[in-house]
Amino acid sequence: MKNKIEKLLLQAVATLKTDGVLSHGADPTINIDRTRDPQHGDFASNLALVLAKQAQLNPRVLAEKLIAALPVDPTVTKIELAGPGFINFFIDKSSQFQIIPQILADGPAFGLSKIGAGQKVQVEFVSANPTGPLHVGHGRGAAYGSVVADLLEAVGFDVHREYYVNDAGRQIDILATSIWLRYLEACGEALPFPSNGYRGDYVRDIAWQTHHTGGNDYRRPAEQVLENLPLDEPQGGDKELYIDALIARAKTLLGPTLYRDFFAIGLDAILDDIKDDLHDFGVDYQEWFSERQLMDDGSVEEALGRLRASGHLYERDGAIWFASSQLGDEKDRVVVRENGQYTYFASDIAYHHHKLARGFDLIIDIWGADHHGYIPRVRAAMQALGADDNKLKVLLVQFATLYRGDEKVQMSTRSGEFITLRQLRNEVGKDAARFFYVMRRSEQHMDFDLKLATSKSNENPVFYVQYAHARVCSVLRQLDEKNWERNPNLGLDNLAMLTETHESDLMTTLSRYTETLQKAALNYEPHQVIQYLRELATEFHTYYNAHQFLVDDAKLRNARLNLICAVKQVLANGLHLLSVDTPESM
RNA sequence: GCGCCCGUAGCUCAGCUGGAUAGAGCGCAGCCCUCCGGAGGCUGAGGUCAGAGGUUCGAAUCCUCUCGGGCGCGCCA
Repeated sequence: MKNKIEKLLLQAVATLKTDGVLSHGADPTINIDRTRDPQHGDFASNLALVLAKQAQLNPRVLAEKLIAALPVDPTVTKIELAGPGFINFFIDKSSQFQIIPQILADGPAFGLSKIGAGQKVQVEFVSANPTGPLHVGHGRGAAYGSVVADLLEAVGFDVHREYYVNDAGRQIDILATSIWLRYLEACGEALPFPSNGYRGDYVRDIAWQTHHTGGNDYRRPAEQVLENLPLDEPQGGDKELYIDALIARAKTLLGPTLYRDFFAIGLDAILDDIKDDLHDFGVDYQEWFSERQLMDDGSVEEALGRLRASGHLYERDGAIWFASSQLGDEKDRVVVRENGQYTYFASDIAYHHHKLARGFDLIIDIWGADHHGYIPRVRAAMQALGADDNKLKVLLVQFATLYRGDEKVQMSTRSGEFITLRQLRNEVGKDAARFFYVMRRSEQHMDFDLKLATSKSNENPVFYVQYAHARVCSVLRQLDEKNWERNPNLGLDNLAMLTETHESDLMTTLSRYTETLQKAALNYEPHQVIQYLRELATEFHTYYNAHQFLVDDAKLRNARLNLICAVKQVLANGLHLLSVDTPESM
């Protein structure tokens, strides 16, 4: 309908151009909004207000000319000039019924569109360091990222979901060494645990498991491990130097092969855990992309070579720097450290180089808000690689604060007292967790109330929406119990009987679904889908309360059943998009 | 100090590519069950859109400044 009105307006603009009222030139963007007030009709355009200045006419005068130039269309019953120059369109009431057969025919495919067809998009999200289980901070990125990806797919984009695995850095060495020390403990060696090591129980679990299945292959005497080490922090030393010395010791004592094996055991254990966790959270990827692979196959060297060739690298203080400040960054960044090792940023340049080489039309990175300072240097790198950095879209996700009722849930990564995503799922369930995470704009700091998320009451929006779905199912069961058979065709023939305000409101809302998905997808705003579903659920509950569906008149009954089945379908499609279940009873 | 995000009803938040009287849920005050699930619905009170300037026919929305809150400013990832 919107498209139709847009066409009509464009024709009117063309006419006015020929008449010399409007100057020739690019067509204006036609803005058509649904009205809030029914007195303003169904749709309104501010076109005359926008063009008034260019035409050097009073907006209302221009609007009159536009209206006069509008072609006649049978579905537009009335066009009005209103307010400062709005053009209001009134749509033929009977045309609104069409939405019902359309929904019933399209079923699960209703709402899908093709506006992104032919475009390849990569969405990279979560990408947490595989040094421990995911926590609730990652949960929001996971929920948000997966719905953004699903939304883009729903509107026709070819979507590639990816998790970047930071399996090459020093943190992973610290993890491997931490597991090794716990393993040595399990073997019966007595040694102190480094203050900078990973202390979580999962480290011990992996170590014990490794000892249990792998025996003593990796065992070395404590005296050898501890021989000539610098002091750890509690003893007045430096914890960084100490842990680095321990890593070096592990490599020496185990030798390259065994060290690599042990390293892989730890990494795989944690990665498998993350994969399971995300899968159970409704998040699946097309690709888990390894940072180490970039190191090993020369991609990092190649990417840096390009930067060097284009004159973006220089040496200072024994390190290699990328002159990112020339390209909008605050300062230059080190890519190769004094000790010859690549920085994380170096592999990230290679990673983005790789993304570009894969030919994506759009590259979406979803990061925690704490990484925002990183954006300019990545953009700088893309430019330096000769790419259009407009292809990169970085979406930031703010942190969520957990509450249990009024009580704030304390968390501290330092002491290891963080709530894991798995704990969250166990407490509130996948559905509520996803729904709550995505309910707010991603750039908004959010308060996540665990108590509310588990409550089975009208205050809980997840249950409220799911309940609307279950309620339709319940009505259909009632139909069965009354030994009535649903007759969709009879209903379709009598849609004109749906004359109640509640009914036409519902049909209007149903007809907004497709455009809601498009808007949500193109703006990367999944919360709009939730807003919509809550609205639809409310209107359904209101309708339910006001009118009886299972009436004796078979024509009216089937017309109403068609309407509520359409509601059920759209609720299901929306919830499915969010990877939230659609229970038939609760 | 510099940069990014945020500040809308008592609370949690929509609305932000400028548009017609600023919305929802919760909470609060009333009300509705011989009726398909009351896990629901209806009505009402409640706002200087943090503040001050500016741009505009029109600003919660755009620009500047101020005040508050969060985050970031490593040869860490």
